[in-house]
Amino acid sequence: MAQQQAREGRLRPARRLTLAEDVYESIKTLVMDHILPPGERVNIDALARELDVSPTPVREALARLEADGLVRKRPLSGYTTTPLLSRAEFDDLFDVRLLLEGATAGRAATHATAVQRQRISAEAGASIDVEAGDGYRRHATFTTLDATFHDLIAEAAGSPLLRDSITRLHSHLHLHRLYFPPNGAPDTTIEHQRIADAIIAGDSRAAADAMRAHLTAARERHLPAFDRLRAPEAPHGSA
Amino acid sequence: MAQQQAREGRLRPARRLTLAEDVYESIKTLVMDHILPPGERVNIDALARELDVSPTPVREALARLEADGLVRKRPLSGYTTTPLLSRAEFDDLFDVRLLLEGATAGRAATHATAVQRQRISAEAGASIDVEAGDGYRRHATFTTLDATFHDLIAEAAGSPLLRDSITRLHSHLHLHRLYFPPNGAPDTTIEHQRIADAIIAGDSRAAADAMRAHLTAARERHLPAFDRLRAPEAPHGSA
DNA sequence: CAACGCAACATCCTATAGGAAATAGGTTCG
DNA sequence: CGAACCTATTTCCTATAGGATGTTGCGTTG
Repeated sequence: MAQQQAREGRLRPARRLTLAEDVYESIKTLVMDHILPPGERVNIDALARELDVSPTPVREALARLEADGLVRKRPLSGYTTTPLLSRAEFDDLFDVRLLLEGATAGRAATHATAVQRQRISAEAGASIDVEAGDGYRRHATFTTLDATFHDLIAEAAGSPLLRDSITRLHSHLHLHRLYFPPNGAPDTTIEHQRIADAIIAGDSRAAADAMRAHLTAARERHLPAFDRLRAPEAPHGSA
Repeated sequence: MAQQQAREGRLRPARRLTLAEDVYESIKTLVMDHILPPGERVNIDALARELDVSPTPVREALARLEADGLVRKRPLSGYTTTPLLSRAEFDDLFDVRLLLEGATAGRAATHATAVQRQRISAEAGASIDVEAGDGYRRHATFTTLDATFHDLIAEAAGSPLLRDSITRLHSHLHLHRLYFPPNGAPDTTIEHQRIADAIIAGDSRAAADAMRAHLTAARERHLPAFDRLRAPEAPHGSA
């Protein structure tokens, strides 16, 4: 069976070492970008055919994704992508982010190394270039940039456990509606700059405050997304 | 192939609905109880034979366990159980617990329902009976009781995300050396009572303080475990 | 016309087989 | 005596086939 070599993976980038790992990344991207719509059923065999692999590694990747909270598994009914965040879940998410990332920013101000401070500052400045782009692509680049900035701070805090928790939270954030707040990019850039400045200065209190202010503002910016579409907040809503 | 019905699962309790789920719980228990020693290699086929299932569900369970942080996967070298917590990781764990569980206790004091307060109080009182027992069994019951108490509070806080994060943290705690601190049970019971009382009273500030005091004391109690065995803290330590 | 029951279908779940890579042990050379 | 190389074994990784179960559509009946 030498077909293994002949196959050319469609959407996976030059297989790392194990197939399951690549499949995991591929499916994760599909879910993050809503190519697999939230709440939709996920057909294992179809996915395997699409990715040109056998169902086994797909199943393995799905199991990891379930632990990440991106898909759910109903015992004898298969996998489904996690539905969109409800308003309550959205609020909960930002409450926890406020707690975790606030403390993280404070720690980063005191624990970060010189090179880490430099990278954080650079990333905060890079956010300006986001203006260019068109529609969806713009949204994607902005989201990635924002995630990178926050992860850089989480890394600088010097707590692997905190960083893991925050990363997990961020993947949940992608389950939010694809909504690009008007003037969100400039405001975000300014707020990022403030956070970066406080961390550079080594001011723990100021960094934590700046981060909390940023998250509160971001939460406010994203709130209108719930009014755009009258999406099913609850399975049997009455309003 | 009717052997599926004839098989009598060795250490799984009356299969739930999917085999992979049972296998997941079984392996999780094996790791938690150090029946699979930390840092050891995990042979998929051997595990499958031991549990009387095919390697496929074992692989799936292992993938979930990896996301939980209980096992690690080296690309072409198989799975290994996560090694024991180093001193730095232990400190990190309690730092994050202090942050998360402190806030959680405070929220529980204001958000908990009447029945939740009642259950928390009952669980705090039940801790007294731990005195009975012998060696390992005593350790296991105590650990379970403590985990239940903390989870009850996390549930009462009304934040699913916070609860998930804390649960994940607790599973990491089980990677600590199996060490039963002298007089740990009575002290723990008293501290649990204080936390429960504050939550019952609805005093958010007092609940958070009591929880932080409890965790600080627990951290102190477990510290001697690092001196007992001169375990490899770092791969190439110099001290 | 609606609700219930039945049957066919699709899908998931598990088991088995075979190819490829890494690890371990022995041997040989410097 | 030590280190490097080679070989054999073990183990992992992927693919495929078959049985069990949930779901869906249609027909029938009240």
